[in-house]
Amino acid sequence: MEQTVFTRKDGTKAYLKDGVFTVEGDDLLFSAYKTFDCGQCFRWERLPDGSFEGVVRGRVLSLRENENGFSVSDVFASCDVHFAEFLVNYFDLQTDYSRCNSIISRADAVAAKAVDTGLGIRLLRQELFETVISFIISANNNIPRIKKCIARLCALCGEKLGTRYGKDYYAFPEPESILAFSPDEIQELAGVGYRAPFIRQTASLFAEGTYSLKKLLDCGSPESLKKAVLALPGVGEKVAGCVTLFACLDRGAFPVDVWVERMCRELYGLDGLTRPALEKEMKSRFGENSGLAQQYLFYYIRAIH
DNA sequence: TCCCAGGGACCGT
DNA sequence: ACGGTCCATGGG
Repeated sequence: MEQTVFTRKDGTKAYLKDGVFTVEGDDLLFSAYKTFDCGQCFRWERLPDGSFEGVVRGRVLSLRENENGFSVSDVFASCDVHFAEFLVNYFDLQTDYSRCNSIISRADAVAAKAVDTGLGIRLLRQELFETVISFIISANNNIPRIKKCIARLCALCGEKLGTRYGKDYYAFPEPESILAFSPDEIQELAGVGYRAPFIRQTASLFAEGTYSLKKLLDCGSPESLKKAVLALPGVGEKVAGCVTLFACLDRGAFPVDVWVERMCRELYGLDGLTRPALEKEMKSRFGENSGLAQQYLFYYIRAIH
C-alpha cells in the first residue's frame, strides 16, 4: 500500500511503499552523481552496481535512480513517514529548480553553461554540526582526503549503526563523543593533522550549548549569522560560507576557494581581486540564488580541468 | 623533492 | 585592512 508524502501540479510525487521512499517526476532535475560529487557532502559514495550509499542523520541509506526518479531505503530499517518527510527536506524537493536555473542562466553566458553542465545538482539541507566539522577538516585539504578523514573520525567516535557484507557503518559523532578523545588522539587516529584542536574546541562549544542550530537560526540577518559562525575555531571566511550554505542557514552565501578563484579568473576574467571582492561581485550577479550558482560554477570549473 | 588540496591562525606592518 | 608564514597529511 502506498502512502503519499507529497504531490505537485507538475506531476512530481513522493511516496512511501513497503518502507521505501520514492520520488517520481517527468522533470525532476535530480542527478545523484552530481549532487553527491559536487563537494557539498562527503559521506555518499557510488557503489559498483551504480547505486549510492550514504550515512545521513544516523541512518545508512541506499539510493537508486530509475527512469523518472529515485528511491531511497534505510539499509538497516524500514523508512517511516517521519523520515520520508525528513528526506523531502534533505533533498530540497520543495524548491523549484527549473525556476532557479532559469534565473541563474539569465545572469550571463558562463552561468548558463555551468547550469547546463551541472543540471541535476541539488543543494542538500545538511545537519549543522556535521557540516561545521566536515568543513573545518576541508581547510587546505583535498576532497578524497577530506572523505577519508571524516570516515576515520566517524569510525573513531561515531555510533556504530550496523555491519553489512563485512563493512561497518558509523554515524557522524555527537559533539560529546568527540570530546572523549584528546586532540593528540584525534590527530593521530583520524589523521586530521593540525585541525584536531579546532575540531575538539568546536565540538566543545556545541556540547556546552554555546552554539546550536536554534541559536544560529535566531541570528536574524545573514551578516550576524556569518559573524557567529566565523567565531568558531578553525572557521574562516570560506568555511563559514560553506557552513551557512550547506547547513541551509543562508542560501545566498557564495564561498570562495581556490577553485572558485580559478573559475572567476579563467571564466569571468576577474584577475587580481581578493576573495571578499570576488564574493561581493558574484553575489551582485546572482542575489538570493548565489549559493546554487556557486555550486554549478564549482562543478563546472572542476569538470573542465 | 616540491607542489597542491573547497584555508585559517597568528604575527607583523 | 593588508601580507607573510606556518601549520599535518597524502597524492601527483
